[in-house]
Amino acid sequence: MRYPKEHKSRTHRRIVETAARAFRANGIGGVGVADLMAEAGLTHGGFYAHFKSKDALVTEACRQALDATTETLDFRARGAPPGEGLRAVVRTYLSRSHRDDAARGCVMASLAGDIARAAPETRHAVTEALGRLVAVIARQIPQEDAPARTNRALAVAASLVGAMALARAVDDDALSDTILEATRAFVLEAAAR
Amino acid sequence: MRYPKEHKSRTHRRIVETAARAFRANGIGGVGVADLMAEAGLTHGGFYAHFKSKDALVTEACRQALDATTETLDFRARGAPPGEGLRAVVRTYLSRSHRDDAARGCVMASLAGDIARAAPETRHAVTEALGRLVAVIARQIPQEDAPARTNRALAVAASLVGAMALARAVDDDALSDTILEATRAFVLEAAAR
DNA sequence: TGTACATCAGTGAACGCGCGTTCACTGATGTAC
DNA sequence: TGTACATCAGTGAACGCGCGTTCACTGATGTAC
Repeated sequence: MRYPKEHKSRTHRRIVETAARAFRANGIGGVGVADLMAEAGLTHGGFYAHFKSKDALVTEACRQALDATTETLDFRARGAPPGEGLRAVVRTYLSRSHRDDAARGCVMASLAGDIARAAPETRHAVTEALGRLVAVIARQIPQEDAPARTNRALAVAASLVGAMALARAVDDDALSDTILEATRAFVLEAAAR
Repeated sequence: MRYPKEHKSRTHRRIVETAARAFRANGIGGVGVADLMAEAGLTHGGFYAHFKSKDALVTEACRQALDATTETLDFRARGAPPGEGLRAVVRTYLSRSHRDDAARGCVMASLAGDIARAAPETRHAVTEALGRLVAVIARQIPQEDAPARTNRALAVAASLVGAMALARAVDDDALSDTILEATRAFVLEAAAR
């Protein structure tokens, strides 16, 4: 069956989006190509018409998912009152809804370990995407010179990612909430100097 | 072949230690029971004389590995000059040698994602072990009341774990170093108030 | 305008492989007599 | 003291299963004539 012009690229995008969600929810190793294609409404054989390998999909899915997080944070920061950008970013990131919806959340919080062990291309794409995320955070930090802002933004990003990873790992809901709250306070207090 | 009294428990410990290293280096899904037993100098069939399942080993390995990290940090804090305990903990945790030796490092930094998706027993054991780690950090924080110290310690733990996870995920050595350095400065500055 | 054909996104069976787990077995040694 | 036997940590073949990947095929539609 032949399809309209844009059909294939739409299918490609749909597979990437399905994968990005599944990987974040179940880990990269926890998602098979066949599962994925079925969830996208296709059969597994067609996969290799779209991607060279599962690794290639992982690279694309991680980049697009992390960039989506960056976009969301940037949007929230832009919508905040002047001087409140960092607060908006931190509250958005360290929210209960983010914790409870890993499938649509930050790739680093759910997959940092997998990425450290992933293919070089994946690590490279993720490193670049992380740079864009950090740049958005840096823009919210009140400080004179850019290098110092970037350093602080890196530390803030690390704190956010770590808090979310811990909040999801623990099996105690109250503790999980406390991790989010305590890190919100810590980061905002620290970044305000 | 029958063995001396303590033989079985020694073998058990050896499997747990081998597993703890392998899981941290390659992820839980990246390590097979057969690989593991071979590395411990045994054949895979004997595994189930020691553990009910792979999950049971994962639980034991994560607990013992995280407790070993806690012990190391406690040791470093105790060896530091008065008032320098937190600095010692942060420097030890956010060191290049910790980053470059995930196999012997903090379980949360390498496996937080895997643990969030692990069996309830594993998450429970890890939550308890994390509590012990946080207690050691809390002891280094100068502040009047215990709840506030614990909150700060949770945020510090989150920052440490996140920084290590990011430093290992990125494929740029200079950036990786910067993440560690920036987070060291951020956490110490923040915790000093 | 009508017909034959090339295209190519998607299908589904098959591949080799490694996984976690089970189980009948081995054989050196501690113990009972 | 010497012998027969029970013990049980460890062995290795086998199980069913799902993985990533390959490939010959399908068939609706755009295009050439």
